[in-house]
Amino acid sequence: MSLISPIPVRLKEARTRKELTQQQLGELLGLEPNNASARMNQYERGKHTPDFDTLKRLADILEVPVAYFYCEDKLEAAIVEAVHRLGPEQKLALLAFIETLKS
Amino acid sequence: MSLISPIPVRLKEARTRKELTQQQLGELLGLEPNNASARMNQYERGKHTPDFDTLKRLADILEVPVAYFYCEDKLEAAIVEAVHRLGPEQKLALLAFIETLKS
DNA sequence: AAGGTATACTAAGGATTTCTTAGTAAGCAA
DNA sequence: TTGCTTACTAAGAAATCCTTAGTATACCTT
Repeated sequence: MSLISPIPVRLKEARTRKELTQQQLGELLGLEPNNASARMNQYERGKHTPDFDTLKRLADILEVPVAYFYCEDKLEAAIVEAVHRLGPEQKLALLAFIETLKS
Repeated sequence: MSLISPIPVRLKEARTRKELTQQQLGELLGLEPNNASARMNQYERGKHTPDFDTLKRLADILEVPVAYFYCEDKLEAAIVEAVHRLGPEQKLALLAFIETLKS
């Protein structure tokens, strides 16, 4: 991996917002208390990448969509997070609004 | 991995829209012509998961953001894609609009 | 200062996953 | 049928992650 993923930055952002330690988040994930801290730290430092299953459970605990972890810019991350809390009709309204912005 | 990721569905969606074969997309990625088809098929069938570097290059070729591959619902995928084409001021305007939708 | 605790972080090898190789299968056109 | 295209797959080699066993730093408390 020559390019680094946005996961480390987004993960730290969402974890600290919830005021959780790496150890605590790892245990909420269901990791062994023995290695919860080590694994979470490896993810947050970009040493290793969590698989989709792990990412999905992290997203649920941190109340963000999985796509949030892959947003490369902060503004886009904020939008993806906000969109995720909308219902289907609101999402349709949003798509219509974006069309008006394009011109 | 017990839960399957949205990557296979999103990848096929974006590839067919560009009217590319798995072989062609693999070669555009810079894979060896020998195994371009095999690897792209493994990604698209969910047999294996591409790393971030690969996902980023795929995103650039297919003109979608990396986050698009992780959108679990079609409407969210469409929004993420549309948002990616906006400039910074437009993104700010969009965030403001989402605030008005919440009530 | 010394000892204890909390949090973040890391090396290294065993465990697991991906990538490469070498193909098969299905559809279609000549 | 034959040839060509596209999609797809098994299996071993190669790369990555997970577990273990710690270290480092900061901050209390005595």
